[in-house]
Amino acid sequence: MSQNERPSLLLVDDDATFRTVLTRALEKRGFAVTAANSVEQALPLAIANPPEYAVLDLKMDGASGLVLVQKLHELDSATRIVMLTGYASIATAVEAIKLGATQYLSKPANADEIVAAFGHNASTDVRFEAHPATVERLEWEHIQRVLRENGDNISATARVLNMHRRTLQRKLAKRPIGL
Amino acid sequence: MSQNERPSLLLVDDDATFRTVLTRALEKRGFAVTAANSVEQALPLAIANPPEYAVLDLKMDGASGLVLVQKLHELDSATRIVMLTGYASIATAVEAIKLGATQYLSKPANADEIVAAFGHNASTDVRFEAHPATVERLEWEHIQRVLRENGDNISATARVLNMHRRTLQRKLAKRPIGL
DNA sequence: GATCCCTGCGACATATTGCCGCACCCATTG
DNA sequence: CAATGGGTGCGGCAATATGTCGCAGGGATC
Repeated sequence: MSQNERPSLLLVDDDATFRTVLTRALEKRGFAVTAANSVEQALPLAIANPPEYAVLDLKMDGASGLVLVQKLHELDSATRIVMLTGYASIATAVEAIKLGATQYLSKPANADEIVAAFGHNASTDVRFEAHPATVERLEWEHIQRVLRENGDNISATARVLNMHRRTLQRKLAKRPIGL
Repeated sequence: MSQNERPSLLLVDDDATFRTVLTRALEKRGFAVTAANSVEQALPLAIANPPEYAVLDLKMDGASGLVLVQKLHELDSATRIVMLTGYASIATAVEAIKLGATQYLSKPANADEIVAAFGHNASTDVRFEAHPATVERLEWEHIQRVLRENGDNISATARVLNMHRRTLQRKLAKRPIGL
């Protein structure tokens, strides 16, 4: 990092504990961190001063982190954006990347991983998992995809999936533990 | 659809059965399908005649589908590419999108889903009423696929799917042949 | 014949669904 | 404004499904 100019970084997450811990960790690594707890709170900050880096939670109270990805990318397409979420799914990952995110990590992620993700460029060096997706994982991905197709409407998704709404609620409430 | 010009579509997958079934299904939906069983085989075809659409398997013998995504995108950035895989992971999904893929689906995916993933471009009436498969159905298809991959070995399949053998047995017993 | 890995199935504790109901929100509308 | 309709979150059961263990074979392989 350069000595005078610490790169600006916008951190948006509604979990206060996570926010303070990560803020500290990122500052230690040389970033000038600005934190916000919602998209609504972050937006004016971003507009007033478009950051060079951003770390966004996907699922927050209020607007989804996805809309902020788009805004940030519009404001400055050079901004490196890392999406972070405990409810990771392929569907939202694809959306986030299409909207301009640089990387997408699932949530038990530490500061080093996040910083590494900023520098990560597309490369074909990906290795595969030896195992096919588990049924659980497949189910989760499918649910997420249909959910997004239905504008995050739980009732409609349950209907179209021919699944009880209560059951869907419960499944969504549970965190995906595997990837 | 226009009468003369059927949009060209390149299908690359190393599973012969899957390939023929999907080829037929896509042709029925108005695409001029060219099939290949590997990246190596597909590359010259793509170079000679860059397709408008492409459906690629990620995990194949030889080179990964990812390198083909890149090539196709270089050849014609307007090509709509759908990545398909039974080994879905967020990391590869992110890579695929960054390399230029349009969508990324996990493998029990039918032709309607694939076509829908290409996006609505034809100004002709687009009806995407085709509701997504239920979770049950997805699960069944996935299990069948993995079962075949493991030579119909129930124990091995259960292991790789991280599912109890007894549970797999019961699931299989419940659906003799039905859909 | 001993060993290893598979299969089918009974039994039973535990976990997950299906299906109520209820209390809210919010947007639309008569 | 009150009413209507749809969405969300959640408690509480009864009905099912799953995890777990055990046991009796069936083939291979050595």
